[in-house]
Amino acid sequence: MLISTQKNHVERLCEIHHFNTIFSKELLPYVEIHTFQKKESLSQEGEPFPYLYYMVKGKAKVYMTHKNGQRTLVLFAEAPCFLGEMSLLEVEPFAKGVTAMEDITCLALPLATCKSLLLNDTIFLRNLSRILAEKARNRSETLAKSYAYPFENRFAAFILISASEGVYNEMHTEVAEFLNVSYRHLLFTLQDFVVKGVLEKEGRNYIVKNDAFLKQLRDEMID
Amino acid sequence: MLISTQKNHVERLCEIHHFNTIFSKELLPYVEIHTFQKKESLSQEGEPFPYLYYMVKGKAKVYMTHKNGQRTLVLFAEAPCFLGEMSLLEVEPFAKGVTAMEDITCLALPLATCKSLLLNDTIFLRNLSRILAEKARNRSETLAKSYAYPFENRFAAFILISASEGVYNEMHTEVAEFLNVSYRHLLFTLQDFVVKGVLEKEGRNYIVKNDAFLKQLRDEMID
DNA sequence: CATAAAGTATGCTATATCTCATATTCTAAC
DNA sequence: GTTAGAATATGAGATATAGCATACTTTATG
Repeated sequence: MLISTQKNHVERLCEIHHFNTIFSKELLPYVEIHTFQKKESLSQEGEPFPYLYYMVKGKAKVYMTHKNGQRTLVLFAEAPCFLGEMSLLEVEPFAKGVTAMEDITCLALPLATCKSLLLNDTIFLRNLSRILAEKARNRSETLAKSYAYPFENRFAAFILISASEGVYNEMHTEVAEFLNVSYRHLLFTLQDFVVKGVLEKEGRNYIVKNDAFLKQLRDEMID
Repeated sequence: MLISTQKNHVERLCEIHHFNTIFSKELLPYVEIHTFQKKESLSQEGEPFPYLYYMVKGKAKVYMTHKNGQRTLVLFAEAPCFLGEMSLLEVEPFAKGVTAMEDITCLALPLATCKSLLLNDTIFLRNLSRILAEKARNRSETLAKSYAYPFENRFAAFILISASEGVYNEMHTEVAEFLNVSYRHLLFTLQDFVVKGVLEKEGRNYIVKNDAFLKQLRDEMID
């Protein structure tokens, strides 16, 4: 993890990503730039999260751990998006675990100095509301729709989103839980992809050989 | 539909439902009380919706119509909740169709006079954000979890929420679509409930005979 | 290093759910 | 009122997915 507060750097990035349409100007002086490398952790689970992040580049996995100690993949966060809104709004006191899937760049606002500014910034709050409203709408709609299709389709979509540089190597147990399918059936479908030449197994990894095939399965669902 | 702007009435209701924790005081003078009877329409689909409603009592069904003219049940709205946030935030320009399932009472803020007050009211925006955040979180979580259970469970939950005074009489075609299950399978499960004596068919209606049974099926899912 | 726990892998059976076919009401439009 | 289009109803066969058993690997832990 790398923090930059260089005025130059900060201002350029804020410009590019239209900071002023998302936050009021008063917040600009507090912005830091946090960058993370692939596989790095953005937050430790269970600990309070002292920033509001606006992720402008990259992709991350968000995890949650249950009472029994089991860890579950909760969602994929893709730029541009917020991270840490939940604890800012005090919907969830503790952070979920977040891991970078690719190199990530965030505009970071330290809550220590910005919390009350944020909670009184109508530009920000309007944006947040709009984003959350869209999320709530999309999320359940897409999820519901996707369940009308066989697992093959959902899995194809998942492989596309989680593979990086043509290589899929998620843990089967975790994915099965995330996609609400039995481990057995996931393996079965995976095998089927291999037989069809869509994926190729190489040690622990699966190489995507027929991208188009997966995309077609995904797009069938989306409308 | 009945509109009241009697100061008495408005103030009493606002007091009871903690208006001041949800909106700033400046909005108080604009509040109207709108009441609807069971089966009445709160909004015509496709038309702009000129109010923000805060529903303090009752339950409603929200519908959407697709390009092809098919109408779909989208969600159940239960007090306390907002109606019309989407068009306020301009996420969706036109209203969905909303039908009262029971008698409904709403605090209504006319957008003509209140729109910009609302969009600059940090108390309101904070609340809206929090509610939407919780919705986004819950919705997908519950939905996902529920799909891990057989249809019987989801259906039981649906019957409980949609029945009024112990009578279930939704259209099977519509429900099948809403619950993402085939019409055939829905009928099959319904029949099964009848055979088990949980429901009793009476003309077009189904009388709930064994509430506890349905509740148990529902609660199995919820955790 | 040894052992336990977790992940991977595969086969078989059971079941939830879908698809299609077909008949019978109901409802709305002319 | 007649007729077309929905909605209801039921049956039989197909398939997607779950469940269980079992074996082998990898990873963590003492």
